[in-house]
Amino acid sequence: MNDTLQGIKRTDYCGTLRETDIGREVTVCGWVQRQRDLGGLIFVDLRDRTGLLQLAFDDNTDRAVFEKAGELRSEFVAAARGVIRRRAAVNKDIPTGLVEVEVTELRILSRAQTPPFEISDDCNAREELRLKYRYLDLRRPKLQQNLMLRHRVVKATRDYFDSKGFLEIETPVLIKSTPEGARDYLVPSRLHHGEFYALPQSPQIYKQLLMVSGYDRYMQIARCFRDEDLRADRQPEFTQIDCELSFVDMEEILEIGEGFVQYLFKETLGVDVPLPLPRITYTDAMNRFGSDKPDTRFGMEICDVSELVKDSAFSVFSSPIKEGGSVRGIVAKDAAKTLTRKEIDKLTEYVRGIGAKGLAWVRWVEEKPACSFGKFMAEGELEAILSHMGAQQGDVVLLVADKDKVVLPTLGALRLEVARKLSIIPDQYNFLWVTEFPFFEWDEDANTWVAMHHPFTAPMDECIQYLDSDKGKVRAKAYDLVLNGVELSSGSIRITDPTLQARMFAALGLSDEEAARKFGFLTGAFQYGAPPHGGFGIGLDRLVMLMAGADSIREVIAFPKVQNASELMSECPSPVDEVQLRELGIQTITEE
RNA sequence: GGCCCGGUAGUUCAGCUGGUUAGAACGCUAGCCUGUCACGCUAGAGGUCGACGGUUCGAGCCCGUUCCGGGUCGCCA
Repeated sequence: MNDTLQGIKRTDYCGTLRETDIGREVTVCGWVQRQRDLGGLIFVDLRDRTGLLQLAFDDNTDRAVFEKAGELRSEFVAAARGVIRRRAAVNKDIPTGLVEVEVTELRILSRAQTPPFEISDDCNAREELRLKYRYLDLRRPKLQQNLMLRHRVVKATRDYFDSKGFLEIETPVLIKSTPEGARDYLVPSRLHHGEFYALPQSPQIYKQLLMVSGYDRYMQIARCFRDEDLRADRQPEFTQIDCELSFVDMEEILEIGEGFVQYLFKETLGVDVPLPLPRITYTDAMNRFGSDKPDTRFGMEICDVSELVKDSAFSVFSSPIKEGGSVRGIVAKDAAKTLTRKEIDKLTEYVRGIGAKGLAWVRWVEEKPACSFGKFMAEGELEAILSHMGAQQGDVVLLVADKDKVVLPTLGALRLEVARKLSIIPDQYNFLWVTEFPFFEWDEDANTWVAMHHPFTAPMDECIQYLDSDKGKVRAKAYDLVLNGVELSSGSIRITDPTLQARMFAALGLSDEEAARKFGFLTGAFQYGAPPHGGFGIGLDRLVMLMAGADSIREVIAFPKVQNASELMSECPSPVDEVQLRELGIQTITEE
C-alpha cells in the first residue's frame, strides 16, 4: 500500500535548493534517481524536472523512516520532509551539491518496476525502445530541458507578436481538401457518407480570409499535417508559428520576421542576433552554395571552371558544357590529409547516390598534385583550373560536370558532406533570407511547368509580363528564412487581384471551373475588398531543434512518430471496429 | 517505391574460417558495509541470438523471405 500526501505539501522543487536554504524545513517530491545504502547510512538522489537533491538517512533518523528509505528503488515516487543542512562531502557536479535534506518524514507515493532503461542522459538505449516507453524517456533531463525550452519559445513568440499588435486567432482543423502539393490527411464524415474533411497542411487560406475580414495582423501557433514520408527533421504533424499582415510590402514582413528571431534568441538563449539579417537571391544561393537553403557558417563556395575547359580534349568536361551544362567544383582547404584516396572514393559513391555521374578530383599533397583526370589534361590546363579556383598545396579539389540541375545540388550536398568530415562547421547561428524564388519549375517527367509555391503567391511586378511568354523568367515575391542550412520559414506576398489570380490559375493549368470549385470561397472573398497582404510560417519544431542542438526533431516533440508515421507507444494508427466504419459509410478494404 | 545501416541477457555491446555448455559491462536480486554521490565487497538469477524457411553432420554466423527501427533519395505546391 502506497503512502498518500495527506497532511504534507511540497514546499520546494529539488533542483532549486542552495546553501542559502540551510536550516529551512522543506518538503520535496520526486522520483528516486538512485539509492545508495551504506549499511548504517543511506543516501537517496531525488529527481524532479528541476534537478537532483540528496536525501540523507543516518543514525539520527527515526528507525521506521530509515527502514522505509531502505525500500526505495530507482523511479519510486517519494515525498520527503526534513531540514536542509550542509553536506559533509561536497558534490561539485550538481547545483545542489552543497546541501542535503536531513529527512524526518518519508512517504513512498508509488513503487516502480525496474525501468527498461536507465533514466539518465548517459543512457544510450535504442530510440525504438525509448519511444515505446516515451513516458519514461521524457523523464530524462535532456528531454525535459528541450520541452521546457520549447515552452519558453512559444511564450516568447506570443509575447513578441502581441507586442507588435498581432491577434492570435484559431483556424479550423477540419477543412476542405485541396490536394495540390502535399498529400492531405483525410477524415471521413459521418453525416455525409463518401465525403471527407482534410486536416490542414497549413492555415494558409483561412489566414488570408482573416485579412479580408480586417483582422490586419494575425498569428497562430498552428498544428499542421502532411501525409508525406518522414525525415530526421520532418514529422507528419508539426507546429508552425503562422502569421499574416495587411497593408505591408515584403520589406515590412521581413522586418517583423527578423525582429522576431532577434527577440526570441535574446529572450530564450541570451544570444544576440545582429540585424538586418543577410539576404541572398535564390539564383546566387544556388550558384554559390548549390542549395536554396545554404549553410553559411563556412565557405567552400562553388566555383565555375566551365570557361577553362569548354574546349578541353577531356570530353567528360567539354561535352556537358556543349549541351548547356557546366563544370564546377569546390576547394576543400587543407583537406589533403583527411581526404585520403579512400575517403574520396567514398565521396564519389556519395555523389553517385544523389544523381551525379562521378567526381573528378585533385589531391594536392606533393608538389605535383595527384589528379583523377591528369592524363587527359593539355599543357597548363590543370594549372589554370587550380589557379582559377584558388587551390593551393594541401588542398583537395572536387569537380562535377553535368547539367546545372545536377551539378549545383550535387556540389551543394558534397560541400556539406566534406565540411562535416573536416569538422570545420563552427557552433553558431547563421540566419539568412533567401529571396526572388523562381515562380515555376520545369518538371521533366510531366513535361510541363509546375508552381514552386502555392497558387496565391504573387509574382514580382516586373515579371508579370512573362507569365505567358517565358515562365522560366518569372520570379515570386517569396522569401525563405534559413538557419544553419535548415529551412525555418517560408512566406510570400499574396495575390489579391482577382484578374491576376485568374491568370495564375490558368498558368498553372487549372481550369476556371476547377479553380472555382477548389478555391472559389477565397477568390470570391477577394471580390469584396481585399487588402494587400502577406506573411510567413516558421517551423517551430525545427527552430527548437536547432536551438536545443538536437539532431532530430523527435527530441523536441513530446510524442513523436517514427519513420512509417506510426507511434510506438500507443501503436497508432490502428484498426477500428466494423461498427465505427459502418457509421462512417466505409467498407472494409482488403488489399490484393 | 529505391539505396545504405542496425536487430544477440532488462540495457549497451563482443562473439574468430560455421564446431562442444553463447560472453562482458552496467542494471536487477540477496547478504555485508556510517559520508556516499557511477559507493564498495561477496554471491546469485537472467537468452525464442527479431521471425519464418533453406543449405549443412552441425547455423548467432552462410542463403532466401519477412517484420521492426534509423539515415537518405524520390516525395514534402
